[in-house]
Amino acid sequence: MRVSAAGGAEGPVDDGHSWRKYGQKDILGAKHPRGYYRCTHRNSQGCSATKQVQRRDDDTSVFDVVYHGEHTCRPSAAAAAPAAKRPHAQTILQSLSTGLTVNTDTNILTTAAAAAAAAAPLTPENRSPAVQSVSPSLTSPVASDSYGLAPSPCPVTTGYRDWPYAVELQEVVSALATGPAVAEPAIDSDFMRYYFEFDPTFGMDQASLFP
DNA sequence: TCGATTTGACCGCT
DNA sequence: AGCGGTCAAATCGA
Repeated sequence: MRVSAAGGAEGPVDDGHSWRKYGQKDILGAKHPRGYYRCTHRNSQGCSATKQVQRRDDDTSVFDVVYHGEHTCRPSAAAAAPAAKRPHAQTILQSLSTGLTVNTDTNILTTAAAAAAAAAPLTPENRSPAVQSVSPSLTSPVASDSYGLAPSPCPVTTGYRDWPYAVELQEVVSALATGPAVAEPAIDSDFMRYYFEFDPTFGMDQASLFP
């Protein structure tokens, strides 16, 4: 799956897992090199998750992050901050709702609010504006089977199953979908499954979402 | 001192 | 041959 996250000059925001960089390559046709990361617990816990991070050509403040594999490790206590310490999703939504954009050409849903949850600042100081520049986007299912992943009803969920901030994402999306398109505000624990159970018209009309 | 990053080499695939 | 991905020695830094 792919996540776009703007993180300013520092790079993409922490996604709740600890990563170790193992390579960097200049990619043909890309202005910026691609960084290769694997889970820090690859050896200790046999976690096979990897990710690729590449700064976008058009918007240098945005990084494309491609996750491969699945985390089998337990996120560290430090990486996964206690929920009580994180700002409520509604608060994030309120300040960042204007960041929601939908790219109907590529089927990419970008929501700054979800990103805010992902960034989950631990302190009020870095809550903004750094958080406001964050924006993960979620693509339609990609060819995850080419990476030897176990078959899944919703392949795109793979990278997020153990995401520490999945709950926040869920909250945010619930908050975003306040229209009649959503009948069930409370949904199962799998954010992506929820996302794909949306009314197909959701997110296709940005103006109606944010008049 | 030890884990993380950097960076050129290396490898498999097309 | 060229490209994307990974390895690993050198280097960095807390």
